[in-house]
Amino acid sequence: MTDKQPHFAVLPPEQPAREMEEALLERWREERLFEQTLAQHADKPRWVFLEGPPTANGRPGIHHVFSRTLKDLFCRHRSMTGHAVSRKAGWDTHGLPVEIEVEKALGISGKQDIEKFGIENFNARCRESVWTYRQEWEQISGRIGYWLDYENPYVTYSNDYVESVWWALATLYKKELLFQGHKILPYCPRCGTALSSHEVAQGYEDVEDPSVYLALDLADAGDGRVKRRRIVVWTTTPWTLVSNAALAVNPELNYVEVRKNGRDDWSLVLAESRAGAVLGQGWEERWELLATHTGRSLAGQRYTRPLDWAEYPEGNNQIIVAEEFVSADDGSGVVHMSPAFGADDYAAGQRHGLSFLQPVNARGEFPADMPVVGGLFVKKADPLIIEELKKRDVLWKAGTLMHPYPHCWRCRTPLLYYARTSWFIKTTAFKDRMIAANNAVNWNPPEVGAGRFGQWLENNIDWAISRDRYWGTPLPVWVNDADPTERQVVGSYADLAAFSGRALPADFDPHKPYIDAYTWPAPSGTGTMRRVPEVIDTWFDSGSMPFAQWHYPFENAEKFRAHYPGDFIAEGVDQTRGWFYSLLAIATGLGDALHPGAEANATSPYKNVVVNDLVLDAAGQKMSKSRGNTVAPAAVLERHGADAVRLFLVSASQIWKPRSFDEAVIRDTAGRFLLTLKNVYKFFAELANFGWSPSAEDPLPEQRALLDQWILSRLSATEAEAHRLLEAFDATSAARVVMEFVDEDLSKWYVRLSRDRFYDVSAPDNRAAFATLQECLVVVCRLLAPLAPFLSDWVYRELTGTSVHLAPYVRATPFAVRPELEAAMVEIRALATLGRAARESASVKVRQPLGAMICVTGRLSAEATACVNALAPLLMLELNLKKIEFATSADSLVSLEAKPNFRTLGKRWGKETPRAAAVVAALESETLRAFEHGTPVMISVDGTDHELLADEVSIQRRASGALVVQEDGTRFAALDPAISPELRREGLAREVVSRVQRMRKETGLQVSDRIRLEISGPTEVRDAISVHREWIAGEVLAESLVTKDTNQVGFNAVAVELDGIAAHIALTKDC
RNA sequence: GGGCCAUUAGCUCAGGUGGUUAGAGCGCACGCCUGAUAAGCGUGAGGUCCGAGGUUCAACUCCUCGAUGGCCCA
Repeated sequence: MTDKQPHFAVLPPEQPAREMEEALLERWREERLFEQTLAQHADKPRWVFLEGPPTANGRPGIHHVFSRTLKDLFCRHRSMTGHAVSRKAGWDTHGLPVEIEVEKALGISGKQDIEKFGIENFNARCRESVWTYRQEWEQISGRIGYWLDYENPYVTYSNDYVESVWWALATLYKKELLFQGHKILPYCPRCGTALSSHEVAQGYEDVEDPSVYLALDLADAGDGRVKRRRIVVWTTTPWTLVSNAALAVNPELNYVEVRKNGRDDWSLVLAESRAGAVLGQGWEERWELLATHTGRSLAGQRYTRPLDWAEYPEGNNQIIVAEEFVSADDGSGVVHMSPAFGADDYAAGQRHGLSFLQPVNARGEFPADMPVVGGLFVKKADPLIIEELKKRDVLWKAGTLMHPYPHCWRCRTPLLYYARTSWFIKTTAFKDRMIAANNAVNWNPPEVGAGRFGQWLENNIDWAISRDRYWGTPLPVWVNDADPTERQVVGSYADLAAFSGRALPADFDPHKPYIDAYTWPAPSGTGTMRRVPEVIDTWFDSGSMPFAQWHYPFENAEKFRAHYPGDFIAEGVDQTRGWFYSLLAIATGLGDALHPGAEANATSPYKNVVVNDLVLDAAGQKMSKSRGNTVAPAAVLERHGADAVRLFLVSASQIWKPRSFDEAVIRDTAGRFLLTLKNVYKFFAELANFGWSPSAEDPLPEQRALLDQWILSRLSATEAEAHRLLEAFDATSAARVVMEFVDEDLSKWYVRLSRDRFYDVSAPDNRAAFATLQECLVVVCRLLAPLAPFLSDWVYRELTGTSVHLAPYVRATPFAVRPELEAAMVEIRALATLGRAARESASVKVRQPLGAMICVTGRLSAEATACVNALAPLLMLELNLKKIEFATSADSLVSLEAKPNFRTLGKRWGKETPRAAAVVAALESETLRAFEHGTPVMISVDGTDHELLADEVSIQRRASGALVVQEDGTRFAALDPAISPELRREGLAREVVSRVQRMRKETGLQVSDRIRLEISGPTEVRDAISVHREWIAGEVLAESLVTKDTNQVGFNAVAVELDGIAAHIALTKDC
């Protein structure tokens, strides 16, 4: 023994993980550990992580914990592998979400209310509101151990950030990529602004809309067979009929003209393929075909519009036009054109010079003086319009239709497609470069990049970036109020000062309304330059973060260049069209201005992307506030600890698959694993505290037991594999590899088989065991550090005295992997399984020693076979056997069987494979024995003889004889179940020891306490004890051991049953 | 309507380039161990691999069509 104090602390088993983690967080703060890791690698190669800024005015959810875990773990891994990993926090602070929060808080709604409240006050509120949840975000992020530089975050509303964004916009303007256009855009009438396509993508909802068929009169009377000719028109937006300018048909489609049987009052024209759907099943019975027309022939015909409340301005109207986009999938094959309210309609209007009617104001209401629907919100006007159509006898039929319709992603108002003036980035001009850049990005998983995102880029449309709102980066475009074609785009605050002719004040604020006070005489001489009223899409802000976070190009040019392009981003799949896109679009648009050579050789602002899928609830349902199945991260972290939650999220399934979030599963998987690790460490620590610590006396690995070398080999293999997987961004597999090593190899096999080697601390073999287990734990902690940063650090500190987060991920000189040894152990473990099964089927418990087992392994190299022989004692111990024999083919109890190898046979025999296989399978044991020794064997398939090739067959050994046999295809174990009197005595002796040990424990004795024993029992028991007296006494630390006859039961003796035999044991402490 | 992903044991998931006993963990049943003990370990029972066709000597694996669920888009 030693006079050293115990030096490996142990976690109290009842302590919740939370307590250990929180104490550790406090310690990290005190040590400034994160800063230490940054300093440690400051001069190493850079690995740039770009943090997608969360909006700080929504609460963090469990899915945020998921993506933040991923961000953190890859950053930690790259840091541990010797990279300078910069991690700047950021906050997305502008935009509609913020405005809506403030509107809610103020109890107001809509732009009129905001203007009444005052833009100055409103924006001041927005600026504050942004920080509402900041504390919660930092708290959750900190709690899960997400290391980010929160002390120097980028904030998108800061003056520096806005100036960089202005620079980007001015640069795009110079490249003629920023323009004002008039296009049909999805528009939120409540928020009063247009939305970009990626915002629309967030808000599809299933709604019930009217489905209305009209029958409009055609001007051409035709051949006079009917009095009225009418054309059937379909729409789901009756309110747009007020601004109807034309009808469109598909030039390639066939249209039929029909009348009710025998009636000459009117006819209907509609697409042939839609007749059944519109007129009803069996329409041919009830309707008479008058004529067929092609779409092309209908073009140019005139009709009468359904509603005449709005005056047509100049242009063509009430005419049928031919357009390819008209589909015959639904409706009547005739669609109504309202150029102000649909993208296709608008384009058709341009092509055909149609009248442009826009009788709806910015709030989505008809003018107050309009008949019937005056002043109404358009969607509310639908029923009145349908009523009016009926009155005017132009309604054919009206119903409803469930379909997905876009809604404002923030306020849920149905969007209207409006022709509006807006500012655009001409992304279509550099679409090809975006696609090329994207092709070079390493997407994980690949199909999101190639499929989802690639497809999106293919269908790219210009990015509408202006917003008619208040809290955002102001669009830095000044226009001459006397001549709108005269424009200046301000790319810096210096420009602004120069143009306006006045120095900017110290408290300069580039936001509305202050910025709009900056006006100046137009350079051309007449008029005043005034800023356009819009602010920009907040996605443009976040997409600018690679340079704007450094206030590039105004300062930090070096820093920016060192951090561009980014190596790594990770976000949820919902960001595909959000941040992933805005980053790419802005960087590609800026091209060489951002990154020299970017235009010639398209580069993405990020090289590697990890996309994670959704977190679903325990039942696999999407989490949403309306379903009420969201999970509050703080409570979950409280219950399970951050390590378990992180490990669960990463390892439960591949991160790019949706995962169900089930707390019971956290406990059963990640929680159980961490418990196993804790237990292994505890086993080590408690026993090492008897006096082992690492020293030069520990045998070198090569001199340690083969079992030690085996686990060290497995450790090295696991280390290399985990590292490789993390390099490849496969966190799930990495986590599983490490977890499996700890559970299967270290805990279930190494520790279990080595237990008694730890019961002393001084002999070389004991020292070897301690040194080996210590090494395993140390390395496991490192491998686990990115995944479960708390427990790994706690244990590592106990083992080494330093933080795991300052350690390298992989060792410089790991123990060499020994595949032959590992292969041998696979055999040993398989044989152990077979041996246990054999015991079970022979109904002999492990405590009862047995004589011998004869086994055969799978085919092994000579070196591996030698290892198997060397490892055989482990098998004897594990199975409590006196002898293990490895049978060879020559043994009489072994017969050989041929198992055809279909893979190789198939190549040679093709169709004849089954027959060849049958011939091979039928080969006799003797033949195979000869074959193994090199004698050629001929097999006869379809009459001819062919020589059997070695790799066409695998030869298996089977036992014959009276042994208990278990086999698994390539190996077998044959157990001799006979229990000789000698074995029986030994079994009983072990029974006694086991029983006494339990009693010692029940009596509360210390491990080292000495005892006196009195055992009464029949002759059989007394015999067994007398033969094994020494051994028993040694095992249970008995100073005296007296045996007595069955009827001489001592005072305070306990009745026991020893393998079915009644006996009494009296145990007293020896004082 | 289109794209992508999934569907394997009661549950959660593994199953390169097709090869003949489809695996693991949890749960369940039975048992072991009792000096890792608020632990540890073993054995076993559970599967027409979503369905239908096809290609092939051979399909969980490849192809086609469909079903169901999820995400995304029109």
